[in-house]
Amino acid sequence: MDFRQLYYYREIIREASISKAAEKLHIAQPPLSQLLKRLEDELETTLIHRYRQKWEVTEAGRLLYDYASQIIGQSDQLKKRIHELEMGQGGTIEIGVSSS
Amino acid sequence: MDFRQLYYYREIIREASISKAAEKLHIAQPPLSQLLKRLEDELETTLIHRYRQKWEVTEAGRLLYDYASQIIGQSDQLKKRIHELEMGQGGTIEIGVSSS
DNA sequence: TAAAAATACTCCATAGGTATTTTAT
DNA sequence: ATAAAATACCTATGGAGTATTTTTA
Repeated sequence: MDFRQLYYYREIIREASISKAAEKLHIAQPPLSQLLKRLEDELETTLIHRYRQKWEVTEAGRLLYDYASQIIGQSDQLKKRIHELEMGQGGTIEIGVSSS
Repeated sequence: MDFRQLYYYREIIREASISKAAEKLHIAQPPLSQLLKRLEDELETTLIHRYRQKWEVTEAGRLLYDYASQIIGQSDQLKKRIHELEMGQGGTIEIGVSSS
């Protein structure tokens, strides 16, 4: 699992389509199909039902989407914070995760 | 920036040494030096002062370490949660980030 | 039957390797 | 003098491409 996968996966869910996501991401459709497949293999789960039934995101798929959004948001924030440091600005940020 | 980079970077900081980190990660030292350099290039910052002065983590370096730990922790949690789903167990988790 | 996804390849970028030099203690 | 880090170069895995064949709506 890496950022690229999360980023691409998030787009697939948002567009509810591999083809449309590929277009938005400016890559071809086949690599994106492969990425989704590899992601499912790695996580040993089904993220999206798309064979012999309606295109539907599974519970695991929804969970991954939430985490992906979270993680991508944090990495964006990190880049922003480092950039601010370079610019000589202060400012503080709290990062935290609570689980139950 | 990707998970591999964050994971390797975290080990460099923890070991306070590229060589020792490389050993722990079971990879050679040169690729790890290159990874650190690329990370600094990508983020356009210095993470560790290591030329003509004491080996010292910069403010940006510390920030990256904190985020890296955070993000790696979240991805571990994600895998755990998905695995639990597969096992048919319930359970809930809260994920959240607060910034100021 | 048209559009979306999967499969089958091809190519190239880069992660990681070895050998070596440079720097710092 | 010795250990750590940087530099140079090589190789091989996998990310992304094109062409094509299933699918399903």
